[in-house]
Amino acid sequence: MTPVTLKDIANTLGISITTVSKALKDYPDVSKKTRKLVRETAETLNYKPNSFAVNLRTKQSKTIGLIIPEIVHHFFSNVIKGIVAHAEKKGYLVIILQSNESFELEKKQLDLLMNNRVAGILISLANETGKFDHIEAIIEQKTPIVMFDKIAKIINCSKVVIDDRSAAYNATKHLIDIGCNRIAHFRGPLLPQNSIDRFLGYKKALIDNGLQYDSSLVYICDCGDNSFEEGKINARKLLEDHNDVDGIFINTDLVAIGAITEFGKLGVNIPHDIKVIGFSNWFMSSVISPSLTTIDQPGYLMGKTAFKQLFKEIKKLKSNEIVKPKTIELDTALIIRESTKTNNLSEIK
Amino acid sequence: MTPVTLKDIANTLGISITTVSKALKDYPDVSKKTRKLVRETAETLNYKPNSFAVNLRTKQSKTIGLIIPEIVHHFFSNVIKGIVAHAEKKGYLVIILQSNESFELEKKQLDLLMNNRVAGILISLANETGKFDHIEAIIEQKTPIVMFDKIAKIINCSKVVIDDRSAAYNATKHLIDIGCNRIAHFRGPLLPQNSIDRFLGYKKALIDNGLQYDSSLVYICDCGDNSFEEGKINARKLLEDHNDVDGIFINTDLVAIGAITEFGKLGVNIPHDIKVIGFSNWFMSSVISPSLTTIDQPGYLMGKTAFKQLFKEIKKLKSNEIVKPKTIELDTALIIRESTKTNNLSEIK
DNA sequence: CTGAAAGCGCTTACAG
DNA sequence: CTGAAAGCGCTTACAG
Repeated sequence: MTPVTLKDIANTLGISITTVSKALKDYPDVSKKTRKLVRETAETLNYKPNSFAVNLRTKQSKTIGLIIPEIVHHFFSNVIKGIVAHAEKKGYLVIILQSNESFELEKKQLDLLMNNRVAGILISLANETGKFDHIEAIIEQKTPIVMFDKIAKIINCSKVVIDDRSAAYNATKHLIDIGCNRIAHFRGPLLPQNSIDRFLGYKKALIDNGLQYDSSLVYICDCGDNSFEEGKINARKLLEDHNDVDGIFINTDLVAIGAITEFGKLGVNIPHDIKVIGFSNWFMSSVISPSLTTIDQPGYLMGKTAFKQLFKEIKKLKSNEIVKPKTIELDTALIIRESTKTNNLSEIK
Repeated sequence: MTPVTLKDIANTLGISITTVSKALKDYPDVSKKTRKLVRETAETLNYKPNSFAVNLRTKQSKTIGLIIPEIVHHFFSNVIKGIVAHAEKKGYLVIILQSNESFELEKKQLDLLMNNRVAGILISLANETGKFDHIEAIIEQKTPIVMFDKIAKIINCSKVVIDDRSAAYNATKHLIDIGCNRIAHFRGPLLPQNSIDRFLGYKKALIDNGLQYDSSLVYICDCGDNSFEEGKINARKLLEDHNDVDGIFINTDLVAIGAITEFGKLGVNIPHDIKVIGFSNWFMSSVISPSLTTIDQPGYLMGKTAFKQLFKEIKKLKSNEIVKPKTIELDTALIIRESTKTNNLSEIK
């Protein structure tokens, strides 16, 4: 009934616990015969090492922590999937916490993970996070941490990102190429680096291509739970404020889908009246009508890459090697769909 | 640099480790003065109990395991969110594993969780799972386990479900009520209880309402990674096999969305030619065109309820109370949208 | 090649 | 009210 321990194996074989332990770990200083015997007995008795004892003794566990702003989210759930799958391959388990875009929760959760002495941490920052002392504290305590997607530039740790600025540039450039010359932007919140970068990419594309940057064409979204609603609200506002807009670059697909839905209700024809491009390539974007042109962001790959980097750092830490933070940039792709289609070839520059 | 231990607090105060431990746990046999002193010192030194030691000593951890068929999934990701949020409130962490609908993986992962001595397990079975020895084994080892959504009837543990049969009955009945009398069904795989129940509900609704059950109108979907594609494929097959179908009840929204997409391509007008109803109420279903009538399935609530039940069982186990398995049924709701709209009032029975 | 011993950091029954 | 001691189940430096 009670779990089998090393002692049980030692007793049934009449040898010492030490030898049993060594035999199971294939120490070379145990005779082949003993090793075999121990293995077999362990098998028969269905021995499973007590991870609590192993962790206490070795001062490390094979568990990592993951803090993510939102689980019900096409991009982030793909990241989670990538992390969990690759962690499992390396024998690591993943504890998942959701910050709900809250700075306070994020801090608490980081504490929770540290108190549970995870081997490493993967994090995508909350929208609210503008101070980074809590992250610095992790680094000082020598726990490996890798940031992905929503990162803080000034923190000296490994990061897995896309080039948000140039992706946004390309998105905006696409609108310009198909003839838009009054392009609005629904941007993300003020703090996250990726919404800043996407905004800057948008702005640069306008300027580089001889269009005027007009700050009144930039609308802010929180991109929290109500992204879809925000898309609708901003779409309505935009129509009230500006009747000359012919293109919009939107910070994230869910907001874009809200906007397209609202435009549909208001009788605005997408793409004829206004061309819309989103960001992230949610599955949904390919099945709505009109389907949404967007920037594909590799969620699964980002999760996989972030875990692999963390794994390397955990191993290096164990062997006392120096860890040099690394920033890995993944590729994005422009996915052209109906929301930016143009039938009028003369419209194209 | 190294973490603060009870010993460190004891040393700085010149008292015993025993007293420190007791003081921190508010044992009544420690003087108020000592208790206060210890608390303050712990605070100052930033003491965090070593969870490995606590776990080893108390033989239990505050971590539970969750095995889910698919993370990138509107319904399941809502379940995860509900579980994680409520676990955190009770001080529990959640290890998440994804079975990918594979029986072998599910078995391995259950082992992994048991070897990590989680306090309890939440599981939704893989489509492939038809034998349940691995679940029985958990129950024999007295680890609390709660199944949700995809459950096994014959296993004697707590379950959180919806009434799939009557929900499917209602869905089919809705099609009948609006005038369909040749109704197809895209069912889920053969093994999962919920796809069996949904099929049975469909069949019963037909028979109860004087329609003939025709097995050639039932198409099977795997409902794995390619659900959307399966919807497309089966939609095409259906049109080839039967040109008289006027309604379809589809096992899950993603498949239904695939079908609607394909029908659109093939020039079949939904809802005019064929009325379609899905199951689960994915967010996507409300934004596609035509929007999809479906059965709302409360994912977040299911996660919350499953965790709460597990939590109760963990507590009971600790205090040696008897745990009586309980099946909790959550409500569903019919959400009527465009895919079953009828303009012709005379069509309604 | 084998094993006695120390120790990881806690908790708790027991003695005083 | 306080504390010495045992022990949870491992790992590993060390002795033989």
